[in-house]
Amino acid sequence: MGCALKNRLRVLRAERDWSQQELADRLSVSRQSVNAIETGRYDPSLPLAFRIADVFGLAIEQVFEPDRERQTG
Amino acid sequence: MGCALKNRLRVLRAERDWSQQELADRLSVSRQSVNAIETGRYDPSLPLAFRIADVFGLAIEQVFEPDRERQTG
DNA sequence: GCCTGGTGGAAAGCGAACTTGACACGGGTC
DNA sequence: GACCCGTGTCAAGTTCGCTTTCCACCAGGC
Repeated sequence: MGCALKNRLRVLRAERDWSQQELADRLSVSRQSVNAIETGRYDPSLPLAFRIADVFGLAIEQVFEPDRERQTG
Repeated sequence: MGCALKNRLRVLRAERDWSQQELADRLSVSRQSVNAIETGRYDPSLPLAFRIADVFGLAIEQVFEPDRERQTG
């Protein structure tokens, strides 16, 4: 697994009562991508991270945060 | 070209008088990666974007910004 | 003129991000 | 039981991030 970041996607999505499909549509990505990011299979690209922060009306740092448990340095 | 974001890497690096190699070393990536990002060949990954913001002591939004010229929205 | 060192740039390969398509599970409606 | 919705996961394919490798430019020593 290659995820270096933790994210609050699932919580933020639940707060707005959006399905994965609804969020995916707002982000212009596939539902599988949203699912994969939520379940920690990979981190989004930076452009997608900007879109994610945008649809939630937050800063990127408020959605994603470095997971120091995983950073080997 | 697929860059959806503009970045201020070159300016920020110049302000600190760092070479591409110096910055690459601080980021734990190759010098070519720094060069490619600076010259707009691609956007960094989100984890790398966090590191970049960190070494400059800035928020991601202060280093990268959506390039609305390219976003067909 | 020639070699060396330090900077910036570009092509090829590998793995990760993202896509479409399919299948499985649980809950609600009929 | 059959159908729809939301979710989780796998397979296969394409594009992009990053590394490795190689090239060009400029300055200094001999």
